[in-house]
Amino acid sequence: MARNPTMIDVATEAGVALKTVSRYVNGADNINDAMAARIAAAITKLGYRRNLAAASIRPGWTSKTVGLLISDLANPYYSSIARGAESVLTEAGYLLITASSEEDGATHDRLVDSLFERQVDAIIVVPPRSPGRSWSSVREPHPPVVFIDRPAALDGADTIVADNRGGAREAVELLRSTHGDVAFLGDSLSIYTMQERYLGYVDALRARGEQPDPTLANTGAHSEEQAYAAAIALLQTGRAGAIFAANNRATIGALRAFAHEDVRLPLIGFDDFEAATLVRPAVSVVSQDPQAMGRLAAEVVLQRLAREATTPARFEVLPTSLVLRGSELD
Amino acid sequence: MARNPTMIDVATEAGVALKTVSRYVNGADNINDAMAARIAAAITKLGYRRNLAAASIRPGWTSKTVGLLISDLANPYYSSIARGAESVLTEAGYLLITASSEEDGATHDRLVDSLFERQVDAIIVVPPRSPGRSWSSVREPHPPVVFIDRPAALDGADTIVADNRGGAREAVELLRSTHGDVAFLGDSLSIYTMQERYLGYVDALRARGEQPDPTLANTGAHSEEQAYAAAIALLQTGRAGAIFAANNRATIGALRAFAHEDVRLPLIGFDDFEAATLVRPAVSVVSQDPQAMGRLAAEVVLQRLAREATTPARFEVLPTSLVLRGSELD
DNA sequence: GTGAAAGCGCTAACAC
DNA sequence: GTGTTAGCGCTTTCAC
Repeated sequence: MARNPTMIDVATEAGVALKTVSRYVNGADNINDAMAARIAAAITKLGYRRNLAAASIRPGWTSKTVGLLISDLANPYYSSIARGAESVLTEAGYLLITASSEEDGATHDRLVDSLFERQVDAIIVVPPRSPGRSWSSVREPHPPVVFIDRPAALDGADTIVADNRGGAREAVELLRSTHGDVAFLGDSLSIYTMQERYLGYVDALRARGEQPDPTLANTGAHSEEQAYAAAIALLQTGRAGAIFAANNRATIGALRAFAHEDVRLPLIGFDDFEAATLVRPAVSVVSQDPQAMGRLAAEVVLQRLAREATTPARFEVLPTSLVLRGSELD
Repeated sequence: MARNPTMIDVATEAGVALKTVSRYVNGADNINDAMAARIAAAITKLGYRRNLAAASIRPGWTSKTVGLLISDLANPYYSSIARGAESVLTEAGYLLITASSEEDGATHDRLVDSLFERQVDAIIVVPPRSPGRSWSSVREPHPPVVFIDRPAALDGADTIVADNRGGAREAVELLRSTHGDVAFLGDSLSIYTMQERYLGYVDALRARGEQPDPTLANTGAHSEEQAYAAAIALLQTGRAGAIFAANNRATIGALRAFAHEDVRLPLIGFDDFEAATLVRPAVSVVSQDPQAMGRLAAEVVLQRLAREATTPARFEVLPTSLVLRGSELD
């Protein structure tokens, strides 16, 4: 296997000095036209490809690469975030290294180190559910970190989250104002987004001067199966007049329970999903825009990279939207 | 912003030679225990992080990075491929750079160059629908390339595809043997996978000694809307006894048409989707396993990287499975 | 406008 | 077992 041609080879071939080739490749304008043409020809002839890794070890130069650490790339929510970030970054000449932490702190920490070793210019991070080492223990200086989807336990960090609380509140307000008591069906409150959504649920009730009824809140729906069972139980008590399903699994579990029991309650779910428009009645949801979150995170990264690093941290809460399709009615 | 500590700093701090630190960092075993401890202490104290970019410019060393070029990371099919590849690669100490070509040849070519410049050790590629430069025009040597989802116009290349043809044939055979004429609803046959699925459809009919009826094949369903319209038209002619929907969009279009016309035909779709088990009757599909494809592609990459490069190319066709849920019946 | 020489952070000979 | 030296491919002073 022949060696890759280097700048020296190009310079020799073109009969110019190494530095002139470097200038040419970097788009400098002060180059003699004839030389430029000779260099261009040599590059094509040799099939020269620049070694960006070698360039990036020089002080002031960077890898033009950004890391993205999410829970699971196969999850459409996170892959949409990735896509959003990717589109903004490639536009700016950066490439995206993606990695999945599977919500595990140790895996997460290992991947962070791996990313840093590869000299990424910045990383965008979904803090894992089971936390690893604290961020403050990571030696400065390190590339800028932008948190997404959930805030990290770190002051003054750039953070992009969705308005989980506001979205939930809006949905529950609507359900409560037109129906009886609203049940909360979701996962553990130790999960940040779930807790926010629960707080929104409480907000909506409090705003009407009501207290949440603990027996109407089920936070044990860790799987679709558990959500289904919880929904069945809920239907059988007959105590709820409507259901707020705090994530996709809960929504689908509730739908299955409706089908099984052959009854249904007014329902709004959190997070949109493909099947929502296919079932009858179509499912109303609180919808967030993960791709926009990814794009914004990438923009914050670029801004950090451009500015001299000490602009104040941005904490952005992206609005959600209530998409009404019919399931919120009787 | 202070400079990052280098190996020299660690060596100075630990009072040993640079090379000893290098050995330690690379896990060499011939190091005095006391020195190892001093080095370890210095590393922690300084918060030293190794610069892999600098290491990788040495001959024989690599970036431990693989590129993945797909159509669109936000598409669950491709993000599953990415996840599969990622899981195998991180296991082996590699990181994955993902990029979306959006099916555009020029974008694709630009990203390939970008990846090569960053010295990726290999790339996994979904050839874009609108082709760019030919692969044979890319100067050798270059990192190994593994094609996935569709074959490239390049002889002797490692390739991983699903058994589109066989899966389609199996589905159509089942439909045809229990119902009347089977209609084909899909996208343009200029798309590789679509063509394969159509060939499978034809295979199934030919095997029974029948000729495909051109008026029963619709290959203009480029969008869900078009699939819907085509399905409506199909239902109104009353000529089809069953429908084979050759991708998700076609399947969903058909389902909407059923709902709108309040009739339904036996149906099998190609590719599984979230909503398939939620509608009634649940939708039967030919299912492929994109994550397994991604994993296999990554394994082929690792094998190429390990072997001396001249093992014969692998052309792997992954089986599909027919998942029967009820929609294939009357 | 162009070139020679130095050095980025690291690893591989090759001594000691 | 450990240190010294050279050099990977590139960019950057600083002369010319």
